[in-house]
Amino acid sequence: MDVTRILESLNDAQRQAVTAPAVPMLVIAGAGSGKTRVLVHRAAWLIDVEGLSPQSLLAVTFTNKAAAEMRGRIESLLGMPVNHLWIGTFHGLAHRLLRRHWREAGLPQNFQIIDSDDQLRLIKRLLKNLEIDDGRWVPREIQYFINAQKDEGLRPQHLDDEGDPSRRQMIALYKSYEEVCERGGLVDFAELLLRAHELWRDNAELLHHYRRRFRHLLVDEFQDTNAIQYAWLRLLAGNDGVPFVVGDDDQSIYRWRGARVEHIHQFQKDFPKTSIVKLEQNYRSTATILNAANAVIANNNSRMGKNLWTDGAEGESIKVYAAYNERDESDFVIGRLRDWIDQGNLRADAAVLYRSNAQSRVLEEGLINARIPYRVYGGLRFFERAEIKDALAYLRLISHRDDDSSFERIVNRPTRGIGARTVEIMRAYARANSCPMWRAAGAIASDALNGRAANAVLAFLNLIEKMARDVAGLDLQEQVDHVIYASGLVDFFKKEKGEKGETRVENLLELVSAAKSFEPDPAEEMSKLDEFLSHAALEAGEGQADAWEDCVQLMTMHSAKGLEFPLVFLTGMEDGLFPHQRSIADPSGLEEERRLCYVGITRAKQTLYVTYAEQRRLHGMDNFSQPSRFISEIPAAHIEEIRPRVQVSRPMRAPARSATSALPAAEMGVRLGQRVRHGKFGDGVILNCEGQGAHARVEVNFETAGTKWLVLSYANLDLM
DNA sequence: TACTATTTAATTTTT
DNA sequence: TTAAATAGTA
Repeated sequence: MDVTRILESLNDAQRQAVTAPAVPMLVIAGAGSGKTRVLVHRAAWLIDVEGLSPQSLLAVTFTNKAAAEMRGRIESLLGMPVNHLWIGTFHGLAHRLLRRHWREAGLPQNFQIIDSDDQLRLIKRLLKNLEIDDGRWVPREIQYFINAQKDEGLRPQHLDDEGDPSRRQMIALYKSYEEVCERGGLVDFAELLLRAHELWRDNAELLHHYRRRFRHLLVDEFQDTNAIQYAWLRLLAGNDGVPFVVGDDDQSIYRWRGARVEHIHQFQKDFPKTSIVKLEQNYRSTATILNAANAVIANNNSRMGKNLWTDGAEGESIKVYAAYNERDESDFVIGRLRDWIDQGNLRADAAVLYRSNAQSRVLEEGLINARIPYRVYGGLRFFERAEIKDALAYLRLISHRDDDSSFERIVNRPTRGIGARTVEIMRAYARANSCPMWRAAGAIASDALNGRAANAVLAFLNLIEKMARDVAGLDLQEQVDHVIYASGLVDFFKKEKGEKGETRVENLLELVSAAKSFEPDPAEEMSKLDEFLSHAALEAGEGQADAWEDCVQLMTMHSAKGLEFPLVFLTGMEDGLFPHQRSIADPSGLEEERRLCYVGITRAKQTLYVTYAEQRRLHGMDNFSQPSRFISEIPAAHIEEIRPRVQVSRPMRAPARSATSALPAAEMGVRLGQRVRHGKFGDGVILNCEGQGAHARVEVNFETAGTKWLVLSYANLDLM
């Protein structure tokens, strides 16, 4: 029993949480306050000091990465492997339960998991089948609706159309979608959680078993739980369970996908004996950065309340750069990156963050020009690539003939003469006889089709059957290897011209090696192939398989959550971009944006740059914008303006429209992008100017009144 | 069936 | 601007 080892590196608050008695615990852990550390040490404490078996712990995270990290850290702290400790994502654990109890859950033994891309395709197909106009009923919106209901734990029969015909249609589509999934043995992400919840809810014995087994529940990123996840935890905890949840209400940035911070309050109601510990000491950032973050987040109303502090140095001030436009902004960032690298720092220690992905473009161009290696986070993941999904679809069809989703994906890929018309006939048959496409194909090939189409379909059916026979008994990586060639996929992509096809073939080969290094869980009863397929759906893999290279990190502020960097740039800090236009009107939306800003600021360890552009090209149009309101929420004392906003009346490179028009407006201190106020029209931004002296006119874009041309000498504009 | 023109819309993302 | 989806053409 090595208590010191577990406790020595902890501060008082952390230690209090780690050594807490067996009561429900709510740990409010600020950014950089050692949240994961507390979870890891708590697990070690329970096992090593309280003497609990690892089997009686359940640890839940949101990402596979977090789960893997937690397991690794627990093992290294304890100095032994903890194989029987259940650590995983909500989805991973739900999946495990459903595999184990598929019968009770009402699923076929070899049910398949579909990802959101599969889900969307399935919905599109469904609309076609039902002959519903996908212009009026947008597949994405239907997908969103279905997932939102499932996230709330609601089945179609729980929903009331409220007399709204469009809602009634949505509910009907939800119902049809469920039927299709049911028939094909398909389970989407939200369904995993919903089923797992219903499994326990409706099986007293099972629930009892798991309640007895898992008395201690450790939950990471608790503020991100959605309704069904919370309900699942609540159910498992019952009255005697001891949930230990860690989260930060100020870092809740996923409301739009169902996360509810309110669960932090709900938790205290559901578990009245809860003790609360706040972790406010920060080990990551300088005092300046923390003060800035505290000041910004203080503008939010609905908070638990928390103030980060450090006993470290004050650090350098936050640099704010007002760029002329997005190019200038990018040049500035790259200049600072150059300095950073020239001073011998690691490129990977620098991160450029932005609100939306599209903003990476300009930065990337600049970085390429400057020959600075960089890496953009958040592209397609390995298992999401089209060619990989094609290959997986073959494997899935081999394992599960009823999987229509896979069937449709590959029936004519590579092209084998089964065109849209033929597929249409199959669909009609399948629908009329409510049978899977596979059966429909067989039935139709023997009568309804003409010779050529029938042959093509028969050839496809035989191909799959033959592959299934050939692959039986082979080892997993041999199966994958066989399938990528026998399916014709490799040849198909080889023919694709350019580098693209080459990469795709490489990816297919990479899939074989992924299969080779795949280690199945010995406790699972599935076939290795089925387990691999589940793994592929549940863990999409890294974005880039790139080897370790020292690269500047580019990513959205969302994907930066949980990471830290010595040098951070927050770019595009303009009202309309960040906070984003679509969140600006709604107070709760604005608060979420502000939390995102808080997340962004607290990523920085030493140096933080904040940049914005006065003019930015958006959707091909030049827009003028004002600095993000969040910048003005940072106390001036912590800010150093890098380039005081000099009076530049025109862009250097954009030539003046005419020799006579450039000057006069500037004479009056008016310049493009200048904010002005008009007695009647209110506030606006100068877009354009022309004429001289008494005739000088400016075009102003007013926030409420729209765009107007005004004669300067009459308009009586106030500069702001 | 594959390629090309036209239209349309444009946060954030993990499982 | 541009990427993706759709419609139209060879």
